[in-house]
Amino acid sequence: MAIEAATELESATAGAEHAHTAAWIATVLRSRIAAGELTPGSKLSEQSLSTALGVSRNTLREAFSTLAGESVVTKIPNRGVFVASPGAEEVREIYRVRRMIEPAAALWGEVTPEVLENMEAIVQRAQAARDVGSVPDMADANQALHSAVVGLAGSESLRALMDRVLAEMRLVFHAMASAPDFHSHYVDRNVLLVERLRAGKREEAAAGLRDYLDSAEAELLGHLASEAS
Amino acid sequence: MAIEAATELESATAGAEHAHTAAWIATVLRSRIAAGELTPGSKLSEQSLSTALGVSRNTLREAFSTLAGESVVTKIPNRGVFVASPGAEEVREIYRVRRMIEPAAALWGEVTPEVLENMEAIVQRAQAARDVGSVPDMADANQALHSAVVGLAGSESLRALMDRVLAEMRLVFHAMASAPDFHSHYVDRNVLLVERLRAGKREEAAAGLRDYLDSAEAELLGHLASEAS
DNA sequence: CAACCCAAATTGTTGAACAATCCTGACTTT
DNA sequence: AAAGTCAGGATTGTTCAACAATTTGGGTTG
Repeated sequence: MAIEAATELESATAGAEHAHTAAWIATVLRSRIAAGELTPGSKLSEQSLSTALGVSRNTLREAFSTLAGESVVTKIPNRGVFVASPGAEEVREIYRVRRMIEPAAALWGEVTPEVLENMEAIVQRAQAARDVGSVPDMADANQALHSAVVGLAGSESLRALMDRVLAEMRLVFHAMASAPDFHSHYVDRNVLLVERLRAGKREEAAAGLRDYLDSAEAELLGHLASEAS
Repeated sequence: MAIEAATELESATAGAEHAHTAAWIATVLRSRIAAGELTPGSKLSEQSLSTALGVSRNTLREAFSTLAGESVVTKIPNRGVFVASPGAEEVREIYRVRRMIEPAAALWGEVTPEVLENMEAIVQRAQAARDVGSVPDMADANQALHSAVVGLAGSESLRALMDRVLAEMRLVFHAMASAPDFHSHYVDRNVLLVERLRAGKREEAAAGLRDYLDSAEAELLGHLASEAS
């Protein structure tokens, strides 16, 4: 049975290149965690996973090393690796980062017409998602917008950091038993943000962003606190 | 002969804990690269290194995975891993990052008296190093100050990013044939920066920092351009 | 019911093996 | 002599099997 599952999983991911197994496995696990198939806190056994993915334990371990570096996964010596399970402190850290780099990018980044177009398309997508009531689409659009904001900085490293942070945010939501309507009230603020950027009101945009992030953090922490685990 | 070298190197690093070999090896390589013992661009052969460090090739590979994630090392498929060798583009990226997070931390970070004390001690160290003419000490103090600036943000992730960036800066200097007097003219600017922070003039501090970083980047790029490799 | 201890499972690490890929240097060809 | 090519040797990529060290889960005992 383990074997059948193995070939099944393997063929499910086939079609893409043999792009050097360890890296490949890392991307597979990354997306599977992001999709919520592997829930926060769950253990990733070397034996099960290596047979399930059809790779050797050594190769899997290599993938674990890179994922641990991205803190997608937490490695506890002699205990194993677990899907990262961010709590209140991690949420605070997430917002410490966002409260620095997002306003900084809004203030000092390079705002080009193309990026503005893109942002406007994104907020429209968010509005459409809200109208339809699709929470996942709204969350996606929201994250896409903030990713685009950081993109103003033009820095690959900051982009990567922001992506990591947003991935951790997704884990926070995955870890929550009841997903509240966290995104809908922020859609309008995002519209306002883009308008300010378009108008060249950088400082207002940055200040609004900081305010936005404070609210979002407070709300998220409130939800976390009310979920006694 | 390979064996003797192995035991020699191993005993050189002994005394510290056997703290899970792969991670341990990663730190050894990290510091050896930071110290300039392993020069940028040089190849890290799996066979040589594994025997030299007294670990198996598999374990070494695990360490490589984490170091590649930190971009301390560059992995080229089927070719091997090399000590990262940052060029002009990487320098630009470094300053893109610094130009965002340092002024942001200066503007919005939490400036406590203790941190100010620490910063003042650091600039004094820099001044002393300049008087004595010790370039390494000056470089260290300089980096320590800017690390402390980012520390104002109170974010572990940003700290980590800044540390990575500063490590990459060291690699840039290690890669340069002739090390110019890059630091001495910036000592005074750092003094001014700390004074502004002490005086609570956040915006001036941030603006000054951005200016500082522009100058430093330009100078560094100039040096790089004049070194035809 | 707490403390202990043993056996089973899991991680940590190694060594050897083999396929796939690359590099080198000699050999051809023009 | 310059350029192309082609074996073969070296290196990386990956797997497998094994063993030590550690954790885990019971079961026994006081």
